[in-house]
Amino acid sequence: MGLREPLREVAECGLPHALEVMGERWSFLILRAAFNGLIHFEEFSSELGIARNILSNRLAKLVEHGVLVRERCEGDKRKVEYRLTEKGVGLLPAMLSLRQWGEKYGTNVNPDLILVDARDGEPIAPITINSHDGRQLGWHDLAWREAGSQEWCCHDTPAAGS
Amino acid sequence: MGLREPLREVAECGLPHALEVMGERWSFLILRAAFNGLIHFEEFSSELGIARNILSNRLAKLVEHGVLVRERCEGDKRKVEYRLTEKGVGLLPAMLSLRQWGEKYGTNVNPDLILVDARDGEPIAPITINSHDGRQLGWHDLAWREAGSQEWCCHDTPAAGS
DNA sequence: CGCAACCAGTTGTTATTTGCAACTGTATTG
DNA sequence: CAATACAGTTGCAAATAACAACTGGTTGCG
Repeated sequence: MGLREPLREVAECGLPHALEVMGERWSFLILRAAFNGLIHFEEFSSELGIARNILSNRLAKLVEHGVLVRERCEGDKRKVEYRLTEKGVGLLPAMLSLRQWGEKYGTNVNPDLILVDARDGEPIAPITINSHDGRQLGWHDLAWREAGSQEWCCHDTPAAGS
Repeated sequence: MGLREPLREVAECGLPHALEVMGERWSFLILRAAFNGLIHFEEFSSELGIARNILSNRLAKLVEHGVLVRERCEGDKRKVEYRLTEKGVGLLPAMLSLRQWGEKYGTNVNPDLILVDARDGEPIAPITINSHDGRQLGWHDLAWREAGSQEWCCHDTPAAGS
């Protein structure tokens, strides 16, 4: 099996952090709502049908982790605005990839709305893994390399690097 | 705000299905482990440190949803093998995108292992959203189009299509 | 063969999360 | 100034997760 990624020890990859922020129920649906332009508590509440205390908790957590910013609404100080930060917007590829996966493999998912390029109205491409020079990569084209090293090792075959 | 995606009514996008399959705690970490070549119950158990009943439950659910297949191990019939299906492998872009996000924005995430192209040992590119003809797209380059229609509408500006 | 260890779970119990409904405190509208 | 809207909070019931111990088939070994 060659070099295998240590899974819970040191050398933590980014996935645990991502899941700490986004791994709870509703987090991704709140994010989707935010990408669709919702900004107020009552909007999230009525569109998502989530319990108010949970919504409150999730919004606070997303703010705490820097995915959303919370600010009082100018012009109506009852309202609060939750807006995506740059960090939040950075989740768009992950969310769309999940969504494309759900549309491809889910049963009875036939979207009435298609996400398109605003410039020409053509559907966006499936999200893929690519090499530094643009070749499309699959699972078995990937390998691990230690941070300082020049050697690498195939994902699940004995050796490839040195 | 123009055309807005209905969020919980009809026209469900693929995200709810994806979250139904992968949205529970541990599901993504189990998937990561599977991508790293783990196949046996005891391997998942010891590498992830997850409670055995939860692991049992999650594996069953992932099998039920077609992400993994469960088969008895030839040669040692005590063991069971959980292997990724094509549907499971289809989650790799989403998982890597989440992971890249975690590595970019997470504090104290400095991976010792870098995911590289097995062919040349170069790190893979960041996962991006692309148009059908390969241009890289951001949030504000996206729009919604109704399934049958030729019209489209900018994501959060009044109009663009007709 | 017989016994100990191994593997993949299950069962029972306790802690943590979630969901629901009602309530609170400002701000705004009429 | 009263009624309503907004963004929460509080208290409680239900569901989910974590922990530990146990079960029931293999399998390796003497």
